[in-house]
Amino acid sequence: MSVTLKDVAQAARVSVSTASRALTGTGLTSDRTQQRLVRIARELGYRPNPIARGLKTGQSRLVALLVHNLTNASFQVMAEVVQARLKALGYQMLLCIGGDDPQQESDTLTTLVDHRIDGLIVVPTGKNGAQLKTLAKDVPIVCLVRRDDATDLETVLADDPQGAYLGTRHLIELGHTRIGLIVGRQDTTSGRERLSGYVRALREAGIARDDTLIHAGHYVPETGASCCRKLLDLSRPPSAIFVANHEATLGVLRVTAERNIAIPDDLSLLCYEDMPWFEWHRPAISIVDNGARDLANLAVDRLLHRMDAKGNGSEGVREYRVGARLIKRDSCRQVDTPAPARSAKPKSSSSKSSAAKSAKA
Amino acid sequence: MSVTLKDVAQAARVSVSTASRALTGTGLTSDRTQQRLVRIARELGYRPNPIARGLKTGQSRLVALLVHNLTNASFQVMAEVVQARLKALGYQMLLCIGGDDPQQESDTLTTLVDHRIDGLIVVPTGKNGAQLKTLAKDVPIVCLVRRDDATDLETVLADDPQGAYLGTRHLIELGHTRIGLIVGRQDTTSGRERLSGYVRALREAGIARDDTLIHAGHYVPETGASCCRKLLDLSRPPSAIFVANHEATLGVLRVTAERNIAIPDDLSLLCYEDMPWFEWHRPAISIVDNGARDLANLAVDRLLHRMDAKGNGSEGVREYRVGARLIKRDSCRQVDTPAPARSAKPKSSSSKSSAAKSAKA
DNA sequence: CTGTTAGCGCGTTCAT
DNA sequence: ATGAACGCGCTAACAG
Repeated sequence: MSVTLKDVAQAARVSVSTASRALTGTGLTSDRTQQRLVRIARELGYRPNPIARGLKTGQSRLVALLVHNLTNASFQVMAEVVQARLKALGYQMLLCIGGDDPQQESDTLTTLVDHRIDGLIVVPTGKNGAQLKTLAKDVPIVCLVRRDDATDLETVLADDPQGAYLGTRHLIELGHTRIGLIVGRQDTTSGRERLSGYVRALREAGIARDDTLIHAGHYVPETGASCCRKLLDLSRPPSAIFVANHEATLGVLRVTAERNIAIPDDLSLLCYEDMPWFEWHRPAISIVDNGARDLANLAVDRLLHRMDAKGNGSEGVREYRVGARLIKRDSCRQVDTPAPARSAKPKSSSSKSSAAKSAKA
Repeated sequence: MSVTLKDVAQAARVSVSTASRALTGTGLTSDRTQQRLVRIARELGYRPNPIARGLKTGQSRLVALLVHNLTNASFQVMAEVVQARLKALGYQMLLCIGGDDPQQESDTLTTLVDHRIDGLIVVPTGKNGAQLKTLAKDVPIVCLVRRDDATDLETVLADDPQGAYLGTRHLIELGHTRIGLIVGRQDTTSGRERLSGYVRALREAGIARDDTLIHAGHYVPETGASCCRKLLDLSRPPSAIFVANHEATLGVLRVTAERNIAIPDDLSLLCYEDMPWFEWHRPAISIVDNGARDLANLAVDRLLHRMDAKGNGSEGVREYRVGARLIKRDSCRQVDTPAPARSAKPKSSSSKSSAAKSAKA
């Protein structure tokens, strides 16, 4: 069916071992036979069998990427980046979808090590720390986007505290003082950190934290919808909403559409993580970009590093941050600051703001 | 490091082969030892090594899915479906991204067979027919969404002729007579078929085909933008645009936004293939659904079938169609038919319906 | 029903 | 520098 090393050896009238050495380039062969074998192998269309090689070497040229889903735009670009990077190095990517479900994650992990993957980039649920820790002894692992607190694995994180801070500050600078926050579950790294960034920006601006403006929930559109409704139903609703829970964005958009709320005229909207259509949407949606591409690239870098330095356990930096950045588009507008209510906390009753036309640039 | 079959055999005081038979369940062992071995294996935490097994059996429990990208929403759901289905059967999905690039596709294909994949579902570029044909001798292959005309591989297609027909007819029924079409490359199955469906609907309605209204192009947003501009710049621009090139949709939306064209008031818009945000968009975008989920499921079914019936070459049906369906939302509106310019086939002249407010249901 | 033997394709000792 | 022999972990022939 397919030509084996033996075939090449026979054609070249050498032993399999010489053929092996010549083709793997261990340098223990004369240049002449080396080149001859390479040529013959190519002529015969020889392709080394990764299975057989793997059985011997314990490697598979397979690297796994385990993410929660493919709907999340960040995971999409990460998958594409990882696949491209790895392919260039002769690895095949094994993309797995864990659904943010601990059980599924656990199952997948065992399957993966069964297949003797050479490396793993994982967005952990956080519930399988023990298992991950064990696996890490056998195979290089890099955590991405989320940290698993039960482990001390090398981790590549977005700079969520900064991102949320930047976004919130942006809204504050536009004059908003009541800023709704819809954020992810507080048992996840990003959920907590984005909240903290939001709080910090508020505190710096001397704005009192109002917990009725803060909603945390699961990573689904429905979260966005229900939280958004709650915010809008407040006696004093926010003038801006910061949707720092990526998947909740759709729900928020639905509710604002349902209620005929004009963005940004009636409500400013800032989202976290880009989606391809955000910039084509009308109005184009301003975002805090988490740098998915950079995150993936860095994760690959770190993984390759650990795969090279095989055997090395723990040493040096174990956590990296990829900076976030604010991308202003058209979904946030300047509002009248009724009065520089900065002193202690005597907000001036924001009577009413006639019409601050959308300041587009 | 990990416990092998030998370890289990020793612990049970039997030979490796007995252990193998007992655990693989070939039934050639006494029930007693069978169960005993299963128990011992579990106690020891034995996990069979797929690499070693693969070397022997020539199988890998790996099934590849090769798509063009992950941005296309259809490919996303296909990937998720395929992964879920396969995992349930003990296979691992090897997701590969070919970028609709023949060279990349070719490279990936060879890598995949190197890894001795047990099956392949591929969205072919159409330029590697010969290679696919060769590979098909070694591994079951099912083509998805696109046909590779150079092969006679089993193929699961969307019913694009019907989908395009349904969509076009919908617009016609709403009173549109000048319907712009932005469609995919004519060297692809779907590109051609969608055009044909559009043409058929027009013909049935007795509307003359106007080639200035028809644009075909590559699967990128830019295509949508430039084609959309051309359509709008026509002396007699269309009252509706059917974007039957999925990835071009974003470009169309941008242009309409740039030009401040209200949808559906100024222009009706119908798109092909759903995206998660279409229904949250404002207005919610009507679409022709290609049934990505069904397509993927059927492809998996067919692949599994061929993987079971190993050795069987060609027999029976080789092409399947998954029906398309129209999903009406809010981006298409009824228009006044200015005058029954219908001579040829005098359908009932529905002279005018002054203001048929967007028929929302 | 079980144990022995052989070999999948390759890398890596040993010798030479 | 090269060849012979061994074994990775497992399954599938063959005997018994």
